[in-house]
Amino acid sequence: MRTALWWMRRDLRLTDNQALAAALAHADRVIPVFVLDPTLLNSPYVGPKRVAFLLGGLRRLDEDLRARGSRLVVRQGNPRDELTALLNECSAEAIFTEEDFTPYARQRDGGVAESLPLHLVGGPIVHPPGTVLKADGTPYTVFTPFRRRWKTLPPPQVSAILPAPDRFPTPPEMGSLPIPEEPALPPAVPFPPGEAEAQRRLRAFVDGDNPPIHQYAETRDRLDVDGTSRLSPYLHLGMLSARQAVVAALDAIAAAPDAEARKGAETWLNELIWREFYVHILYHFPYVLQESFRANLRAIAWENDEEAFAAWCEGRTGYPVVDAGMRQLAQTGWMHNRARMIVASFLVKDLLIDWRWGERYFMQHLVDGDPAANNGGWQWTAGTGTDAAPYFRVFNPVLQGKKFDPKGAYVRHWVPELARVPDRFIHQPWKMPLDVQRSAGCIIGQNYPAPIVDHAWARERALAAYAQARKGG
DNA sequence: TTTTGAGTTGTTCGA
DNA sequence: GTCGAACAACTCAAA
Repeated sequence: MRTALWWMRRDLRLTDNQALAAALAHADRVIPVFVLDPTLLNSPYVGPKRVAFLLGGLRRLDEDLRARGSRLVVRQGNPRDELTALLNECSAEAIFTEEDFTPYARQRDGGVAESLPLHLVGGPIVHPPGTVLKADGTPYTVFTPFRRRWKTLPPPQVSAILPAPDRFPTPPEMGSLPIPEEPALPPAVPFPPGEAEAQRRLRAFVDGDNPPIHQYAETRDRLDVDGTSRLSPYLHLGMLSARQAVVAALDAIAAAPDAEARKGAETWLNELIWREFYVHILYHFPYVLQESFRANLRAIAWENDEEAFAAWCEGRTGYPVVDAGMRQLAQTGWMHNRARMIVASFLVKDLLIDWRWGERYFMQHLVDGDPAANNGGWQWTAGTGTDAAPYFRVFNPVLQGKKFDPKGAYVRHWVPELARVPDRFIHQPWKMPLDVQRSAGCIIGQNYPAPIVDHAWARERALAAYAQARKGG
């Protein structure tokens, strides 16, 4: 009898799991394994919301496995040691796992592969690093040509999507730690873990007569509209395969009834390709986790004011759309992408705080927190990254609010002390005359803070600081 | 090697 | 209110 370990990390699903399929093809007995890795779980870049999502995902997966005559084997510790022990316990001859391209994952897997029969199969993106390269064999650092090249590669086919196996041949015999209890969470976290929920969300987003993906090009930017798929946490932990998401996007493009629908589906596919782009960037330029991608912007004279940072974290900057975004993040573990750009621009440009502070805070709170995508997004906003925002692009939080939350519904929801502020003041409540403040039940400086910085002044300060850094660098 | 066109997501100013 | 131009200079990708 041949035995194989199926080692999961960021692929908590049975559907379209290439590592699982390879293990089942190889062996008569497949042991599903998850190793709780203290290095990851205790990292300052991980917080309780994402941990809870992970543990809940393990619980769902264990249920799904038990329904198929197997179960999850959980261990805790250094993966190499735990896998070595497991391999001996069940005399397995191979370990199948999905590849992961972060610097830590590569180092970890390299160490495992030195002494154990590790097989890397499939991965968290459709086209892995090394397969999307310029003619001279070097990686792209600009998105648009990357995307063009990406699209010339053979697209995944519906027929390639692997169904979840019906049965596991033989259950594991060895012991397992219990799955730890999830940390307590704010009641508003809207992400039930598990692949069933991921599949439901994908279908709700792309199926039916007039699915959200058809309007995505327009609605994705609206803070006050549920226009996005909200699939990012599921993609991050592989409760949904990237391949299945891309197939769904390509299907939606092919079947689009009109130009708007096609544009919506194209736009969503683009977002998936962005996700792949940043995985490639982190793979080829791992130093971006520590440093600016661009060497000429490493010398910005950050203010790094601790109090201003705390105000930003807690959503009390006095700029409603910024505070709404930060409170949405703290309460739900997710933030609308438009809001992510607005709050990031505010931290980096208005407060002149090092983008790495914001990057870390996001990682601590985001259920979808992904090192590659999060770092890419922050470096883009800071203007320090590949294909970054031009230096002069400083978001104006008032204009962004008016444009993407015209009636202030998003702000009112997340910043309830502003609920009764009239529409025309909702994004600049400090301009309310005192009698309007009284009738709105919102006295500025008392019920809601005055702006902690003047935007016009801060914009000039940021432009000057960037110009200085470029000159010095 | 040289040249050329282009580069996610914006704001401000002046007409 | 709307519109177009300016905002630097640079780097990248490909012909």
